[in-house]
Amino acid sequence: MQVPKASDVLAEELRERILRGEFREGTVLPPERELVVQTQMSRTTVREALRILEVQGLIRIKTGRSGGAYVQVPGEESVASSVNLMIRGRRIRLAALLETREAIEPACARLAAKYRTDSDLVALETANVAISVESGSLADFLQANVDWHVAVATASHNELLTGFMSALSRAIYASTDNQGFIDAEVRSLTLRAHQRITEAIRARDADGAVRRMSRHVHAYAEAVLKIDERTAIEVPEG
Amino acid sequence: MQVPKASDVLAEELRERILRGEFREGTVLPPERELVVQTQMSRTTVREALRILEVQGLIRIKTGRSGGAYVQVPGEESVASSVNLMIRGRRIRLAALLETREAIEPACARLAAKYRTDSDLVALETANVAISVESGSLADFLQANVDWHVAVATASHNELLTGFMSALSRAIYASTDNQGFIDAEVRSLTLRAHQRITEAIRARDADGAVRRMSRHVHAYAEAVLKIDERTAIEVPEG
DNA sequence: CTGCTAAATTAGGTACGACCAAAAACCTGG
DNA sequence: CCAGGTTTTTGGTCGTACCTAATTTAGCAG
Repeated sequence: MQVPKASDVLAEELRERILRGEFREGTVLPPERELVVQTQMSRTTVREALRILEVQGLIRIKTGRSGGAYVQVPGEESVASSVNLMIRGRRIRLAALLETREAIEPACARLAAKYRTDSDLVALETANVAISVESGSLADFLQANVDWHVAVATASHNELLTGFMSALSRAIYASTDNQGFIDAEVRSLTLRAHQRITEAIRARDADGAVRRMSRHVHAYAEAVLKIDERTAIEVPEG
Repeated sequence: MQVPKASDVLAEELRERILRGEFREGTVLPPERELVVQTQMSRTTVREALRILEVQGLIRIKTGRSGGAYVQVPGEESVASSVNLMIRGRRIRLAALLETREAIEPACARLAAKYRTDSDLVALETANVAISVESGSLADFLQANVDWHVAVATASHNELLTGFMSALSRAIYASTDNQGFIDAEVRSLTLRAHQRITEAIRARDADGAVRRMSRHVHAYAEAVLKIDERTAIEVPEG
């Protein structure tokens, strides 16, 4: 007997209707009790279906009067969270994260050089200014670093790459935090590299942007892994 | 008053315990009724929490005796499904999908050439054989095509790239299906290109693999977009 | 008329309790 | 020892009642 779960069926139907555009972004689905009379299902089942859609990022549920299930479109956060779960669950090594970034980010730089707008440049420069603040804490530096890398991805105007890169950057941030990875020299080298890449993107120099970005992320990866190895030896069961 | 939802709290706690390794993959969480007495929450709440974890790919729920919430680790399917939701929800254009593949897949080819095993090669060749079957339908061809591309990603031995690429390949498959994209010439060109790339990967020729893959996906993208444009003009409101 | 507070209203959140359905384990007749 | 039905465990669904949040609206003071 093949009996798919009622809540899954409802969730699937609502999902299709949302993706089909029947409910536009920002509109609210009918209230739970209304869905109950429409679907002849129990409120428990209806609620489970809504929960599924919420976790998938298709709706956002608000309580109170004029609350309800607000339709939204799954975006970067959704992809980022599943990527993060995979990274944590599979215990993906820092080396693999850096390798992935080496694989993807040069391509982001190429597209950024191709499609950047003036406001993209502003975002890049703002992030660079934040990095150059020498008095900032390590966390500040890393955050500004993430912001810059995400800004590059954003400048590519490719939503898929942007979502993936922001997840990746945050994961790398989390892994390189709370360890003695970054010293003053790394910070100044990073700043210089970012500036040179930003220049290439500004000049719409696609090949230059790729080359400089490749070198930058490769050098960063090598530096981090060297330190990672050392600390791994020093603290075998950290 | 800041009252986070009870089910979210439970879900978060269980999620952390799973990711922390407290429950190993394949083990089962306590039954719902047991969690009820442990947490002092209602069964409704407990079930909602489990549903959340299920959607996030952290558990798989089976019914019946010796059923329950089996712990698993979120993998490619999880990432792929959220990427697909984003693609459908944001109505990402075929051009952007192809652009993304052009950005990522050459890097996959490089890593594949670097890390491939013999069994990876077998998978690649098996997919190529499936492609070469001339009598196959369009769906068969496209499926075999997807299999080959996924096999390249798998050979990179980078789980993140693999997950992302398989989602991307399937989305491109879905977009190029049911349209007159592929003719006999494209099929034979594709087969030749795949064989040449496979050879480079076999020879561990990283640069060659990158170059050939770049050319292949670029040519494919150009061909598809040319046809896409034409059909878009012919059928303005398809 | 203005502005603030309090009640009414609408929606989601939680709790029980009962019962259904699936699947493994168990038992019993052959 | 085996086949087939029965028991038991565990998730799935239902219905009702009640709590909580948030907005709206009504009422009251100034």
